[in-house]
Amino acid sequence: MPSRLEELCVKKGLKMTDQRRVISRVLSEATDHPDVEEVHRRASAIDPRISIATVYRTMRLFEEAHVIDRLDFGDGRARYEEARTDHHHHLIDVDSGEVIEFTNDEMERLKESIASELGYDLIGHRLELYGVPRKRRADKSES
Amino acid sequence: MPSRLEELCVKKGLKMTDQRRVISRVLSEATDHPDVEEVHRRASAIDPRISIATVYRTMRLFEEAHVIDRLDFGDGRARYEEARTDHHHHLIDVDSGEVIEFTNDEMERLKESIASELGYDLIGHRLELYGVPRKRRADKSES
DNA sequence: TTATTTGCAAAGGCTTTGCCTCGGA
DNA sequence: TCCGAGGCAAAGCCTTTGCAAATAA
Repeated sequence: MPSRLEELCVKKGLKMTDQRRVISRVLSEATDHPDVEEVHRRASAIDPRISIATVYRTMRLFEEAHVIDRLDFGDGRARYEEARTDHHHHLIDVDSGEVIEFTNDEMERLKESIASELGYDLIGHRLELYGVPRKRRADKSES
Repeated sequence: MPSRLEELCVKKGLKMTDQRRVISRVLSEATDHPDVEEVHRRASAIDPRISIATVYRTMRLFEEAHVIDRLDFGDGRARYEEARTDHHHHLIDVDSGEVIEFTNDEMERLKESIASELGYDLIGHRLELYGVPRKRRADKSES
């Protein structure tokens, strides 16, 4: 059965090849934020007839069709996730690399308000928080 | 006379060479957020005996000494500014490329609060807004 | 069929690095 | 003097692209 992303692509009029179907599926099934190499790895496991160049081309295609979002966690390579309607952000656990998603209405309101005060209409934004798990007890003893 | 950045570097115990002095000066005098190539261009104008490799090495050195901050506006290359004590963010005018700096106490509070709710201590964050100048009048006629 | 897409390998953009010479303290 | 810094060019990493063969509609 077609993945959610594949159906979206078809709806957008994208020509669907075997490769694009596999990549759609990989992205639909992902619960993390894979980079291109990781998408290629997962796609290859399903169908080895897929080159990294095609993955790059497909990610760009999907991004331009707004069916996926490109993320940048500051490590020099692009990460991806299925496009979503909610405005959400990411908190990166710098110890484990884990990415926690969150939404925050006040944040949405605030950034609109900031842009507005500066005389701008907002067309995009990026917010990432980098943190470490909070210690249970207040121990300032640890360096 | 030494630039503000040069004095800071000395205070941090960095060995100051002619190249580093020139780069310090360029960064201290900058009111924008130059990338490495631009820093190299400006430095070369002062003293041509400066290679791009040295600029890269120096930017990294300065960054690690926390006398400059590295910025990422999502265009695939690093931008820099003198380190500052205030937490400020950037609004990028996507029409002109102009970068507007802003500070916002509510934002500072909010991100701490979000991290805290998720069980994290914040050690860093990034926020950039991308916008276009707001039209004076509400005209929805323009595409 | 026929315009697209893919694979492969080469190239591109930004950044780092090896190596040897130069230079600051 | 002596260890670190700089210059140059090569290499590295992620990404894009030219071209010929394969393929979707």
